[in-house]
Amino acid sequence: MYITKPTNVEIDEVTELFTQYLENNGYRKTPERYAILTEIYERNDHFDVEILFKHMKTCDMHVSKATVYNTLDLLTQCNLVAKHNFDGHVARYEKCHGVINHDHLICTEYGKTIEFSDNRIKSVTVELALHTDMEIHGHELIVHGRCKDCRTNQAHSPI
Amino acid sequence: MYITKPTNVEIDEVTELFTQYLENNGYRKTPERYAILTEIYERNDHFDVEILFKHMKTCDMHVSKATVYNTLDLLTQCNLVAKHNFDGHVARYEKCHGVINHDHLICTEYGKTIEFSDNRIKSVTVELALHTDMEIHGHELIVHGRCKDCRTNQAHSPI
DNA sequence: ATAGTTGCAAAAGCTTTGCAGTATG
DNA sequence: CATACTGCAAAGCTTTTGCAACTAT
Repeated sequence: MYITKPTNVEIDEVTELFTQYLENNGYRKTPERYAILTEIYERNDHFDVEILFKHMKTCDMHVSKATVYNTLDLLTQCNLVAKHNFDGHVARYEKCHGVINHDHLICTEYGKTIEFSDNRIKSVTVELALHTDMEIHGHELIVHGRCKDCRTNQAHSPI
Repeated sequence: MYITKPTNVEIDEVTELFTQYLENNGYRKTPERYAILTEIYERNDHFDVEILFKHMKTCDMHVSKATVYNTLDLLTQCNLVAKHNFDGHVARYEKCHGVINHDHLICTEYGKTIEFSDNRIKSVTVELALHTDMEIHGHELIVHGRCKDCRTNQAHSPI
């Protein structure tokens, strides 16, 4: 079991991958799509649509919310972005190219998120495939907790 | 790792527990609340509000959707019902009194759900508490897959 | 030129809220 | 008899959809 950190990836690398995905599937290479990709890869958090949409407003490139949803779908499909449902309320997203498989420990109170990786989770899913008629595609482990800062009422911000 | 099954619990037992919870917290013992509790404990599936609401319509006791939500909250608070976010779309619920801690393997295509239990998951969360400043409250592991019936296009129904 | 995309607004779907009427303690 | 609860409808929120205008190819 070890704690993992967001990795910095070259924008050029993911841009190239996105371009290939768009070309291979007959999608258009619009400036809006690249602007969103760039913004996402400059972030290190688990953002939702609203956060991303507001940040895009401050960029030189104006992007509508419909386009944000559309582009997030494309990026999710080509594995450049991962979508999560931490609380069943809003969907959260994170960049995921070149990122090690990880799960999330979330402070219920303030949303602080810690990423971790543990081989035992994968082992469980492999074993599950043996015991059932299911073909396993993936998993999502969400651990809920309360961070020290919340317990002591200190000022802090989510990661 | 082993597959778990829903257990049959005596209605009288959970009714008594619910009564105690209501009394201890100054809530009223309304027939609607007991009708919902009974309906839930007669089921063995992972239902959503809509399913439960429709079933209540067929009972002699009419219950509004607001009351369904209200009662599910109460039942969740006193640990007679567990709430899940399998797909980030609708909340799913299941009875959980006397039920062993378990996680879910879900067929993405049709919703078929298999319950399983594995001590390794708990071990991971315990270890997490040691490596971080978090106090762990619980976890939810959702494994996604595709069942054999889906792969062979056979008629089948979710559990 | 022609179709995929964007932006805006409206619609959809789940959940919560407000309020008048009702029933519990 | 006081007030918590129910039912209904309206409102809130996130996400999806429809359509005219636009633009990548």
